[in-house]
Amino acid sequence: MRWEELDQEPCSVARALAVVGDRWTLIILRDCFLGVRRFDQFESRLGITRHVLTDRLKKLVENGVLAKVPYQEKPLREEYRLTDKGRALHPVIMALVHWGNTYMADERGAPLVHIHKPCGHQMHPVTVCSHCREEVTARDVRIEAGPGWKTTQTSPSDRQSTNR
Amino acid sequence: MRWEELDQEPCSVARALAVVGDRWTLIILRDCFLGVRRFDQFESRLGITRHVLTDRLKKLVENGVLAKVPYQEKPLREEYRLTDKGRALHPVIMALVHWGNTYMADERGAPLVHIHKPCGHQMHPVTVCSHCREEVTARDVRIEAGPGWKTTQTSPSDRQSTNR
DNA sequence: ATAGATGAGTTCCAAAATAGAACCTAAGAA
DNA sequence: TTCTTAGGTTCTATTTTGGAACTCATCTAT
Repeated sequence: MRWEELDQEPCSVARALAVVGDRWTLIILRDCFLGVRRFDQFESRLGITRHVLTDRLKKLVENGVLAKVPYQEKPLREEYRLTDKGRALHPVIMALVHWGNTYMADERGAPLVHIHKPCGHQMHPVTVCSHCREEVTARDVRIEAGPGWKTTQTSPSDRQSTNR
Repeated sequence: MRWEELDQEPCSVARALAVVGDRWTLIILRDCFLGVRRFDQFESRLGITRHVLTDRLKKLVENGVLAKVPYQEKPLREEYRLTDKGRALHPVIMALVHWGNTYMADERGAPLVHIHKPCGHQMHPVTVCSHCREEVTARDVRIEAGPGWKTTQTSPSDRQSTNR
């Protein structure tokens, strides 16, 4: 399968990854959440080549994750800002930061910490059920085919009981 | 910067992505959470080439995300199972599924839905603060340098106010 | 007026990664 | 004896990256 065909897949992970799933895109988005907006800031912070950065930013704009907003004219200069769709990726980034902090930190501890402004405390993200508000673990969740699952292929519940 | 140097970065996202951030790895992990364990199952479900699948599985094992467990001898056959470290990526996958369901679904609706077994309801993941248990949005969170941040570079709070 | 500097790219080539197919090996089945 | 299965490895052709240099319009300093 070619990467570009991935967004045809009837799986939300595949579709999401078709947009954000390559080597650089999530790091670019991390920087967006840190307030970075301009081409040369991304370039100098990331150590990414200009060619690839151009391409990734363009794709993020095409997919509505970032928007190009002019911040001056003569000459026209534009910066990249998160859209609502882009900001909705924040839980993904937070979850990655937390996982990295937990499992990939060196002896000095976490390089980045999250502060929850409303309560003022250092925090890490906790995932809870939207219905009962109980904390969710991998074993508590069953994945089922939803309305958008193609009927021409095996449903996920046709397979073994999910996880473990 | 080469991809392999990324795990040296003092950023948990970068370190996390050094392990799970390439085109195929998160899709492999999605299948792990669906109960897939064997080489040929991954291959036929994913449309990935065997060469790349071998490489990704090996890296996931090296990084302690998956473990090779023999399920028969003569001939030796091994399957790949999530470790605790791997299962800890579940919030990342759930967040990606939810984002994909919300923003990338077609007119028929979500291809995958989550059921929270303890309460029995369809759910989506909600991220709350580990301290006050209030729901967290991107604007509620400030990112600060933690103990593991290298002092030789600019701290994230030296920059503009985070997000927005 | 001329010579940089800035911001945001584009172009070019070499190196690395990927897709697709064929081949390998050990054991068991027909 | 040949076929099938599980889990790879090897090969070549195509894509994607990395790295460096070039472009272009506008400011700024000399």
